[in-house]
Amino acid sequence: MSHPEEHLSDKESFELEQNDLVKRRFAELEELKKRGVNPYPYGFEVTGFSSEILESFNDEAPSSEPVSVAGRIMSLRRMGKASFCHIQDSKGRIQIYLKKDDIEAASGKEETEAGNEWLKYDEFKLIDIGDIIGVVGKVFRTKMGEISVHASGVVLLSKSIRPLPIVKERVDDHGNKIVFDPFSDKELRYRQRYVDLVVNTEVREVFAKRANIVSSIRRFLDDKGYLEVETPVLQPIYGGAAARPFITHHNALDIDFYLRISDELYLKRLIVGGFEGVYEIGKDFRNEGMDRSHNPEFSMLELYVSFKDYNWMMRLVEELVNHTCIRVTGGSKVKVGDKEIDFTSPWKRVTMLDSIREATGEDVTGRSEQEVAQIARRHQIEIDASMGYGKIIDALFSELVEPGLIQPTFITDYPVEMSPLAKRHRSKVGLVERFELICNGHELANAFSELNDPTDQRSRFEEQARLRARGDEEAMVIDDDYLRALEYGMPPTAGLGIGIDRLSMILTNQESIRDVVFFPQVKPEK
RNA sequence: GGGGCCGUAGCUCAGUGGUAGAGCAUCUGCCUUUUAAGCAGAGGGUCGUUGGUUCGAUCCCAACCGGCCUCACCA
Repeated sequence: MSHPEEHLSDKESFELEQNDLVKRRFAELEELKKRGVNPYPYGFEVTGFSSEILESFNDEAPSSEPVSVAGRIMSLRRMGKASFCHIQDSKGRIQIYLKKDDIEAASGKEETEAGNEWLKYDEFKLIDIGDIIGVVGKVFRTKMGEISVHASGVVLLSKSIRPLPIVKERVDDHGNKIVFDPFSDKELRYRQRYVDLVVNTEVREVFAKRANIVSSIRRFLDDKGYLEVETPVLQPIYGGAAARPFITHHNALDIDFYLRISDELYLKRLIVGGFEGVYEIGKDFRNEGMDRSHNPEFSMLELYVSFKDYNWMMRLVEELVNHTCIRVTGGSKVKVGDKEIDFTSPWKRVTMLDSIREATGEDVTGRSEQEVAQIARRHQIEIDASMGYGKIIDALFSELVEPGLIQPTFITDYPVEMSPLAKRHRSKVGLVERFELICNGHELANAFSELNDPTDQRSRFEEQARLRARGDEEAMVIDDDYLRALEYGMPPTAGLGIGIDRLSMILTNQESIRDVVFFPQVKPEK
């Protein structure tokens, strides 16, 4: 005979052994088995969700047709020979009323089609909050006015042996929901997201919205005829962004690989290959600090379209983001904290150097590296020897300008030094055709007219190599195969990257990336 | 990595230099339309870990492990 605890590690079984609440539940589990109840059967025929039952109930003409629902028991009130409980399914909660005489009448009957045995009332006494049950019965309204299912039969679908946090709610006279003892410990919520999702159901709504965001984007791009593709996560040379990578090792080849920091260089190889619009939605990995807007792995959309430039791409981004916002929230305006962000196009456009002048009064146009370094110091921005002109401008911008940009704003025309993959500006010397979309003080998107001149690209990479030699760990490394691809000829191309997590944060009004990622990175337990 | 705050029962939290308490949950009894169900009773904790100070530490000190906030770095 196998005992459930045998399948657990020593540590887990020790932990469980220590907890008498768990011991008690194991005892109940054994008791149920002894009485011939299978605590882990194979299925249950469900006819509807809790929310549908509540919506379709008619007091004038209550249906005599029984419904069949299944869910997790979230509250339980036993009253001698009758009990009330609330079960929670994926759409909400509904109250179940069980009367001894009624369910005993069912327990003599045949099993359900899925082989479930109907519980007797004293078997139901071995059921706990957290267990998953199936219920058949007619819908009615109780004396206290709550639409409920009057059970004619109950089956156990899964026995829970670990106690769930108990959260109670009450609606006060003003209709406000008061929550007692919320499950609020962030560490526990992230480490045991499954519990968070069971207990804090509004969390499920955030993730449902996130899924909706991704599918809306995908549909939008598919409808435009762009091809969704997949490119390597394991890369021998990383590139496409300024960041430090994770390193991993391939045993058979006995070489190190990098987890991609961006999809860019592979997607542009596909443009060289003749696809005229490709996109990828996937994970990137950057080996840097973690905070409320940075997770080591995060989701990116990258899109490349032939024969287009960054001006075209700005219009596409306006359309894409506004479309997504409307699909997910029902309108173009969204509340974020105490602010309201309006995605109605067109959005403000300002060049990077103008934005610095507007915010600081400093004109950095045409200045030397030494001069901008001096300006930066004057504004209490730390400068070190590894920083070139581009990095200093970037520091000025992200310190002094970016945090103040709440409404969606395109910052355009970046210094060539900080954009080694972007095409030189058609009319402005020393700049490239690039824009970032800033929203709520954070970068949401980054795009440019892609550099397709292989000679210029080679010299840009060489400049990056010089920065790297100066100590800039984030400078790009030379990718000879990418240069070879460009040498075959890449059409003029517009490229875009959008941070899916950050877009999700804005559209779901969450202030931490951890609240839009199911399993955010946390240090391992013990 | 720096600074601040935090870690006490399954959950949410009080608390004290003399080895701990509440509410909910759990268990026993009563209760066949309750709803933060109720009434009566009961059990449950090496107070994050390891050292130190002390006659004595959960409390004071240090280090460590985790977490949150913040700064730095970045997306």
